[in-house]
Amino acid sequence: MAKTAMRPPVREAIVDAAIDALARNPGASLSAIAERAGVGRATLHRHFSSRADLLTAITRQCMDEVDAVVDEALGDARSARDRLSRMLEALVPLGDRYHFLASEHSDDAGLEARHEASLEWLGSLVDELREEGAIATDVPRSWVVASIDAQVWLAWSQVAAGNLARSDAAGLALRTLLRGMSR
Amino acid sequence: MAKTAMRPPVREAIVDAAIDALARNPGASLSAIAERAGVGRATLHRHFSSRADLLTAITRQCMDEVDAVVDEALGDARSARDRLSRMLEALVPLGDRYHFLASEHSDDAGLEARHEASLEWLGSLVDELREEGAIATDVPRSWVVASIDAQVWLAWSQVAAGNLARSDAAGLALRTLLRGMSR
DNA sequence: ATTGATCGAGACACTAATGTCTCATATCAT
DNA sequence: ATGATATGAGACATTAGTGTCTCGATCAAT
Repeated sequence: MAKTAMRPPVREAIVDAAIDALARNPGASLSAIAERAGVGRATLHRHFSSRADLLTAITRQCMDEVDAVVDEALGDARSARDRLSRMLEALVPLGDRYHFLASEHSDDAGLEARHEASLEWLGSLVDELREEGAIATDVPRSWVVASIDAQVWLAWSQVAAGNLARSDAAGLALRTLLRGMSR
Repeated sequence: MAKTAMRPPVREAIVDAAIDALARNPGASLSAIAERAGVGRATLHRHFSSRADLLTAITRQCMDEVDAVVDEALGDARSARDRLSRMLEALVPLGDRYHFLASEHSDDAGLEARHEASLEWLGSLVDELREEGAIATDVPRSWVVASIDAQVWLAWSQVAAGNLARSDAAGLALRTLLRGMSR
């Protein structure tokens, strides 16, 4: 009972464990997820009726976290370049969650639409970067969008692998992106 | 019987189908792979006794192809920058195979060692790029190596998604890499 | 202390994937 | 034509994952 000092919200523990496990192995079993969450498999099923249910819950959770963190980071950004920078700083620590969204296509129509909207938002950010002259005009929009995706995951995974200091990751990703796409 | 004009090497068809299927979905079933190869599931098992057997065969095949293609491309390259360029040109069309190697860690000790050797070779290429002044000295070696990995897959997947012309892919990846890592 | 809610453990049935086997058929060399 | 070889179809057992259920224990609030 030493660890019941703070009531652990079981549901969140499961979601966290699932994100963690699925980021590393998309085929992770529910048993493995429950175990990682320190919870019985039955308890997992009490909170999420099926695997699909868990998946959509996770997807929604990740979207909420990403949106909240990005919105907060974008508060007082003036330039598009600034927005990219702040976005990366905010997003790289959420790399596993972000990657989950990028790799998992939900069957829920609402979440799918939300994901499309996020990609479109990213696309418009790319357009603004171009207008500012921060990136070249002859690089396809989809290439830049995909590169941002890739850099967020790359930076996070390098940190997770111990190859990169957490504090350097976002800066390195930003630098790689801006220079890589420079005119 | 109209299509039996050329004897199809069944084994290669299975390997190709498996690489194709597993690049898109690492959890693809053997049934799905056999079907994609246009082959009965029993035939697959005649050539590969188990899933693990198929996996190692595929890994070996991918390594052979990648090595052969890279060796051939590197023939008359003078600078490290030249080698990177030629390597990308050669590797991007093999993006699915290359990505398979990067994402799948074989249980076979020999293949694992071979993979490590490839990564080490890539690392030494990065060192030479630095000596030539092609890339910055303050970017971690592991970051560059991981970025090359990521760019090859990114370029291939963008081509596969129809967002990018096959002929532009390697050039775009090279440009993104060299500028992204520039001093 | 009692009540009510939540949990862990485990039994159970169901499904999909895997690996083995058999048999009829098709292909190819001779 | 004939025989050796490889294939496709499918039956079969085994296994792992999934989803449902029950039971006893735990914990919090009263």
